[in-house]
Amino acid sequence: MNSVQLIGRLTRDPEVRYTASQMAVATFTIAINRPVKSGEEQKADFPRITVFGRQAENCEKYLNKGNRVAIEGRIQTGSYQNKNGDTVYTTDVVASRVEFLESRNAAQRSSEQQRQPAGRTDQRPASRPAETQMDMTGIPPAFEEIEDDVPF
Amino acid sequence: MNSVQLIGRLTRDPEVRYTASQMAVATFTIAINRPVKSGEEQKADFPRITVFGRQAENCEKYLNKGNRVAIEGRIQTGSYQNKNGDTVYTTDVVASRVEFLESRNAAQRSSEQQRQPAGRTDQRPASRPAETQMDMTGIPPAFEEIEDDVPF
Amino acid sequence: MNSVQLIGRLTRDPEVRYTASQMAVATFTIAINRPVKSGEEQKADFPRITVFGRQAENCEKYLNKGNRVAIEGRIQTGSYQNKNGDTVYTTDVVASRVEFLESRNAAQRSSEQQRQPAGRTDQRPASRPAETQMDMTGIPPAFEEIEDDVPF
Amino acid sequence: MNSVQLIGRLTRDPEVRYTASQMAVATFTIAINRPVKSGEEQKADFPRITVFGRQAENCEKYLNKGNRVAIEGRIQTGSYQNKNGDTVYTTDVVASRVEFLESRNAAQRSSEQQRQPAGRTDQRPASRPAETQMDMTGIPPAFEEIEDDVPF
DNA sequence: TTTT
DNA sequence: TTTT
Repeated sequence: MNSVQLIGRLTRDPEVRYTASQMAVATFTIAINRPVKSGEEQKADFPRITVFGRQAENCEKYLNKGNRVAIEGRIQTGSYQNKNGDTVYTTDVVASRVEFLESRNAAQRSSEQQRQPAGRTDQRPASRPAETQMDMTGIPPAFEEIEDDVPF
Repeated sequence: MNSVQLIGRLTRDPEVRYTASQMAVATFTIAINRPVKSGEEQKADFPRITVFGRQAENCEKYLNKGNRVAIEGRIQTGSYQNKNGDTVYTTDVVASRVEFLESRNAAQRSSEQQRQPAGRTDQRPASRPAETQMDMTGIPPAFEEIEDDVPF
Repeated sequence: MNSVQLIGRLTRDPEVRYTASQMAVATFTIAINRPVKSGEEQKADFPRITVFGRQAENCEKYLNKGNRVAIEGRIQTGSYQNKNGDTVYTTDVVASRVEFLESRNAAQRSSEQQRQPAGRTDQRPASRPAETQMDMTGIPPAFEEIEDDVPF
Repeated sequence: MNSVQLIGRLTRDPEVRYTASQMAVATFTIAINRPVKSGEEQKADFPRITVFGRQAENCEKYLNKGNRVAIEGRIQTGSYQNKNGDTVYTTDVVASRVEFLESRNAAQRSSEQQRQPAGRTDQRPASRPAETQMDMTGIPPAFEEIEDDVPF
C-alpha cells in the first residue's frame, strides 16, 4: 500500500516536458497549509507532484499558480547525481488523479498560448467549469493507452 | 488535506534521538514494493518515516530491520544546509499512527542491546504479540500529553 | 488501519442533535460524483457523515446544502432495530476532520436562524472566509476535551 | 475524491458469484479493531468489501476466514427492496486493490476444491507466498480487459 | 431521501 | 524556490 491524498494550491504554473515517446509529464508543487491554532503563524508543506499523460496535458491547460487541486497518488522516491557529483535523493507524489477544485481561465495561461500559437478562432472563451476531474489508471512508463475524452 | 497510508518493511533498525524536552524521535525508512507484472524486476520506493513521542519509543523497542508496518501520517517538507553550504530539500512522512504487522523478538535487536547493556535478568523473553497498534494524536512539536498506556 | 478521504457536496443542511453530556453530533450526507466518461449519465455515491463536538457545531453554523467539503475519517459500522423489529445495519463515515472548501453565508442558514432567534444585532454579516478547516482528535464517545479555538 | 484504506481480517470465507458476462464478484466482510486503551473491551467495525474480476478469483482462491488483508478502494452506496418491500440502503467498499498480508493454504479452501474438481496432480502443494498483491484498474461494470498474470 |  |  502506497497511498496519498492531498489538497493544496499550486505555488507556480505547472512545468511540462515530454518523454521520448511524446508523453507529457507535468510537474508542480502545491502548498498545503498545516492546521494551526488562531494566532500562530501559518506553516505549510510543499510536496512536488508529478503527473503523466493526458492528465499532464490538462494540468498544463487548466492549472495556474494559486489554483486549488485535490491529488490522489503514491509516493515515489529516486535519486540523481547533481553537478557537484553528489547524490540527491528525491521524493515525489505521482498523481493517479488530479481534481480541479478551482482554476482560473485557461486563456490567461502563457504556456498554453505558446503551444497553440494559431489560436482559437471560435467565439467561445477558453473557460471551463470550475469543477472537473480526470482519471489516470496505470503507472508510467508502463503506460496503457488513454481513452481520449476531455474531462468536461 | 494531507494524508498518507503506507505498508512496507524497515530497511534498517530505527534510529532514535531525543529532543531538548526529552521527547523521543524515531526515524526509519521503509521499502514499499511497486506492483509489478511477473517477470519484471522488482522496484521499490523508500520513504523516510518520522515518529514522535511514546510511539517512537515503541518503535525503538519492537521494530527491527525487515519488520512490516502500516503507517498513517502526513507529508512534511523541509530543508537544511549541508556541509557544502547548499540547501538540501527533504520530504518525510510524519506518522500519526504505526501499526506493527509483524515484529521479530525485540531481544534480538542490536540497538536495544546496546541501550540496555546490563541486560534483562528476568526470565520472560522480550517478545510481544505480533499485532499491535498505537495512536498518536497531535503534531509535534506542539505535542499534547500522551496517555501512558502500553499498546498491548 | 481504517482511513477514509472524501470530497463531495452536502445533499441537505446538516442535522444536529446533542448527547446527554451536551456534545453536539452533526449528521449529513454528501454526494460524490463518480468519474464518468463524457456522454454517460452522472452517477454518485452518498455516504453519511457523522461529526462530533466543536466540529459538529461549526458544521451547523457554516455548512449548507450544496456546500463542498473534504472529509477525513474512518468507517464505522453498527446496527439498530427498526419499528418492524428487524435489524438494520448501518455504515457511517465518522469525520476526524472537516475542511470547508466552500460555504455559503451562514446567515442564510435556516437552522442557525432558529437556534439564534434573538438574532445578531451587530452589523457584520455572519459571513466567513471561504476556506476553513478544523481538527478533531479522539474518537467519541471516549472524547477528550477540545481546545476552544475557532477555526478562523 | 472517494478513497478508502483498510486493514482487517475476513470474518468469513469470501462469497463469489458471477455476472452475466462471467465476471467474478467476491464479497466479504473484514473486522477492523478500533484502537482501544488497555483494559477496555475491544470493539470493531465490519465493512463489507466487494471485489471484481481477476482479483475476485484470487480472493476466492487464496483468502479464508481470519486472513488479514489490506484494502484500497472507494465507498459505494446503493439500495434495494427487501422481501417486505421496504428500501434497504447499502454501503460497500469497492476494492481497487487487495493485498494479502497473510493467507492460509489455498488447498484447504472448499470453494476452490469445487471449482477445480479434477484437482492438482502435480506434487507442489497449492500454497503460496504469504505476501502477495494484485491490482485492478477500472471500475466495473465498465471493466477493461485484465492482463492475465498471476499475482505471484 | 440526494449535490453541482 | 513557495500558495490563499
